[in-house]
Amino acid sequence: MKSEPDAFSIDDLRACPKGTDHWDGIRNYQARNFMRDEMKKGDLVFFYHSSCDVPGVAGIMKVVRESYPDFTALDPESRYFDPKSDPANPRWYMVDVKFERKFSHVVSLSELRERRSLKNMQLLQKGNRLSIMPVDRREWDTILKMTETK
DNA sequence: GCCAACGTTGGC
DNA sequence: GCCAACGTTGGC
Repeated sequence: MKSEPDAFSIDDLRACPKGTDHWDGIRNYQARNFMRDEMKKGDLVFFYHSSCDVPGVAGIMKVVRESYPDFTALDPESRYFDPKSDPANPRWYMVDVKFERKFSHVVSLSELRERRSLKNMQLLQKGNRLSIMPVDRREWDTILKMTETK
């Protein structure tokens, strides 16, 4: 899951009560579908810092609550308000995530690109702009190892 | 700040 | 259903 650290970083998540927060503001259908349909309680998730000095994987969090309607879509005061969202049939969903761990160094996007075995990662595909996407187990393990070798 | 690559919107 | 215009993402 990506976030711009200027807006919400892994340190911000850690600072939340119980290290837990809801992942609001997702307004892309594909990303929503991953949250709504694929993410299960207990799943581990990489926290990716985007649009910053060193974009890359900053740490790990865990899904602690499965998807439920994103209430910010219904709040006219919210920057994520969606006038087309219907309370009776919510369009947008979110999950709750909990801080697990912050890496001693960010596994940078450029490091990820250097790894042959990560070549097919969805994150690294041309034109990819999704803010939430699946990571397969091999990719997960490879990235974890990269945190230990530097 | 630039720009490629999307996704969305709305007229037709 | 097509497609131009527009808005957004995100690396550089």
